[in-house]
Amino acid sequence: MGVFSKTCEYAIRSVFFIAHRTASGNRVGIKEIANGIDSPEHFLAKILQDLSRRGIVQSAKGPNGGFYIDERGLKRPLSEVVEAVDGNSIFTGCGLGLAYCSETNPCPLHNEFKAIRNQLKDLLEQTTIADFSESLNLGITKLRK
Amino acid sequence: MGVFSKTCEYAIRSVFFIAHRTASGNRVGIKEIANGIDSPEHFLAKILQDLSRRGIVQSAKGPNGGFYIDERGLKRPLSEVVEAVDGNSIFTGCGLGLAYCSETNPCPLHNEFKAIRNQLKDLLEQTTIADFSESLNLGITKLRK
DNA sequence: TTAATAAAAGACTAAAAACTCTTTTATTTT
DNA sequence: AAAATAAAAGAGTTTTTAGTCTTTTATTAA
Repeated sequence: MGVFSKTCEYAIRSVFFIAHRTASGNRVGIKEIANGIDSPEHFLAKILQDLSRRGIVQSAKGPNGGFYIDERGLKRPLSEVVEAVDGNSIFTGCGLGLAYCSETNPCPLHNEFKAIRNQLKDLLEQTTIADFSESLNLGITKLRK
Repeated sequence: MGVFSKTCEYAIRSVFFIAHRTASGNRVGIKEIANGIDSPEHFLAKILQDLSRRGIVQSAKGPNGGFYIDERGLKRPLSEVVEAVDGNSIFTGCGLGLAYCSETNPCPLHNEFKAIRNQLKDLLEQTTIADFSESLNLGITKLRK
């Protein structure tokens, strides 16, 4: 079990891939994205439909159609993708799954967990999609082997 | 979706509860544990059977039977409970679920994630079950509201 | 204006995780 | 030895997550 759901992993990977491939105004099709990030095509289609409805990615039908990300989208923090798919429990939930865990009623892991969770939150909130795709552009990071 | 599976959350909570309740050599039954940590009784029974087989908790059948944790168990780091239930992917896996992500083939989140993951690893490896149950004994932390 | 293209939508199936119920086995107390 | 107790084991069901397949709708280019 990862930190993110499989759906969210595919969402993040596809957003990076699309950003990386469509920087100069072009579009990329679902087949190419699915192949590029190693995900099931039709499952990814569902995910991108949702991200498209939420305005996180843009899409166009027909010949020369495909997915792309506009300027505003590129400036969004990665946290918005994560929240759109997995909700915000990863940023706020108790490590032991206790509904009533809080500052005044903390579980045994509360403070230690909060510190770690906040770092994840900061990372995802303070880094934009463009920031991450830059390291892909530079060839420093990869989405496949 | 939490950092741990539901099964693992119950496992951790029950281990803390048992440690807290059996410090002075006594035992605690499944009903009381399930009630004390707010988990489904029969589901928890399965989990504790497994932890018992792995030697993380001890059990005794019959009247005055129940679960307890011996001295060696109390000194175990919490990471052993987590690994027994969820495996070690939480300590080693890629944040984006990429099988081939590594130092030499990093994903866009690799370094940032590694730092956060290592903190979680350190926390779980460096704190024993006894350490955590102490804050329960002192009434500083709680497993229920 | 028709054919081709590509995403959107809908209706599924498969697998995993979470949870329940019943029976069996071991232990202790009377 | 019998009755009571409590965990172990087995065999399920339910729910959620992941993944597939088919049809529809929108767009573009010939």
